[in-house]
Amino acid sequence: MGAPKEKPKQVERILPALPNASKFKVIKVRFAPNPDSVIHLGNTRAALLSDEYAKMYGGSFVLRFEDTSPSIKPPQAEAYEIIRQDLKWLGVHWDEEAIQSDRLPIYYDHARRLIELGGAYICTCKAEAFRALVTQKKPCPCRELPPSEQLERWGRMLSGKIRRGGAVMRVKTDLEHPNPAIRDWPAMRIDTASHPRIGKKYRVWPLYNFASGIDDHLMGITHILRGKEHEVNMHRQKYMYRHFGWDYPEAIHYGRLKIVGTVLSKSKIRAGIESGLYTDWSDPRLGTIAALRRRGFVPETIRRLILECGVRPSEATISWENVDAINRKILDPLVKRYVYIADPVAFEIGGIPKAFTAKVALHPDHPEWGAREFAVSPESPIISLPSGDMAQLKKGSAFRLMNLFNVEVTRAGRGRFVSEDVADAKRLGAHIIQWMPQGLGAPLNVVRPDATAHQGLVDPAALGEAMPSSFQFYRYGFVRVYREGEGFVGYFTHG
RNA sequence: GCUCUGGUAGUAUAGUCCGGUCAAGUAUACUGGCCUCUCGAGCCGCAAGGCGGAGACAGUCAGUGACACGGGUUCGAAUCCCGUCCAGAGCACCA
Repeated sequence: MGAPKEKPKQVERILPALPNASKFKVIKVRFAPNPDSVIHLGNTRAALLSDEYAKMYGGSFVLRFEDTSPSIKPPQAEAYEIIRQDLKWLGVHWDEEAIQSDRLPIYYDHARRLIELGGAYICTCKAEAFRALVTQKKPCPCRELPPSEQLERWGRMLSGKIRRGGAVMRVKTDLEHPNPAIRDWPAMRIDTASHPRIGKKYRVWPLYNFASGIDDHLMGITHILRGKEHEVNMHRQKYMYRHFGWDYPEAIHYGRLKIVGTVLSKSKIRAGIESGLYTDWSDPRLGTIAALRRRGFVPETIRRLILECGVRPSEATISWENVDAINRKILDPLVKRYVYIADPVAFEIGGIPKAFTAKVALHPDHPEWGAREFAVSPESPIISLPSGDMAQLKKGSAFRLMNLFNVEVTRAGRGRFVSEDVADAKRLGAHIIQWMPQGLGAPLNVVRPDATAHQGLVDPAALGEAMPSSFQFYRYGFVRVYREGEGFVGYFTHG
């Protein structure tokens, strides 16, 4: 039968149950990127895991842009929409969206309340002076001032009477806490830089722990999934929650994700783009979603990969081998196969006894997709071969032209017909090489994962497909082809 | 240096909370068998078809390969305890 064999259903990886899930009527998760650049494989983890859990529990998903630092890691105006598009492409569904730079009044309101509760104070100490005190578990003089004085200082921060760097709001914690990084952490500071969305409307901005902590409570987040670099932030925020009398959400901190030989650092990516090392965010050497998409990885591959890594707190170093294997399995049955000759060289065959036609199937498992026919005859004996294969072939050695006949090399660029039987090729230990009649191929450059490119010739029928499209080029690998201006360009996905 | 986490095959992950069913499961990688498909000398057959040779992707079956080290508790430890080593995260008026 032509019907595909009954494949065993891909066993869906089951994520471990969320802690204390039954405590909540509805599970609510969030993904909170900083729109200072696009998202990459590492960032995707929080998004995909949260999405998966939301679906698993019939819960709700909040997308929250955390853009409260106008001067350090400044938000990029275009990043918001690119992130939305990347998430959509990944199949992440969100029910609510929020942008923190729209919520400053909410943070101001909670800052004032926290001061009134005696849970926070305005500190005018120099950063170094404060650090010196706090490492000795000593309070700074500002800490003991009464709330009325604190509110007065807060007002001066907002009105501009205190200059940038002159004061900061701190949340009171246990000064005896063994980890000095947790003691009386900063929650609000003055930042007068212009914000790409709202300009200079505000001069006082919340720090991460304040904005994120307030929002998680206000939005009713039940479970937070984030990297373990946020582990101490949880401990910091818990002090604030205690002041307000709130319960802290369940938090899961997973380890960092690395991928061998690929840059997954936003700051390095940005620096590389600015210096011209990388062309843009979708440079094939990068681990951004944009780059993976351009190279021809499918969203399902990314999701399976992230799910496979789960939520372990230890660092994981993924190898491309595994990523490629997942993607190959998905792509192989779906994409057409064509002949592509990388770095072609001409080769003339003598002694061809008659006209031959080689049939090359578009997919061996789908004969109904059809086949391509290539002709070689005594009258047109010149073909194109990949130079990489040609270089291996010395005078006197034999090889087989895929689906055609066997050839012996007589001298560089020339050979002669030997036989038609594939068994001969085997007996001679001859490689089977893909080829194309000279003059048939259309030029197609394929950008490799290291950003170098192969110049080559592709079966023009491939370029007649709807673009962009993924193919498997015989003996070359999977390539995603795009229309670019008047021509086409390919990106190598994997072998 | 200080504060936290962790260490299961080359890589990733399950098992660790509640010790035995874990001489450790899964995926990937590698090796071998089978097989679809493709190309196909020859053989059998009136024919349909069958046998047979070769090889790539996928499929399938089998094999290779790991509980960081040392001690302790226990009838029994990957799982509990202690120590050592190693790795990661944090120690910003970043997120």
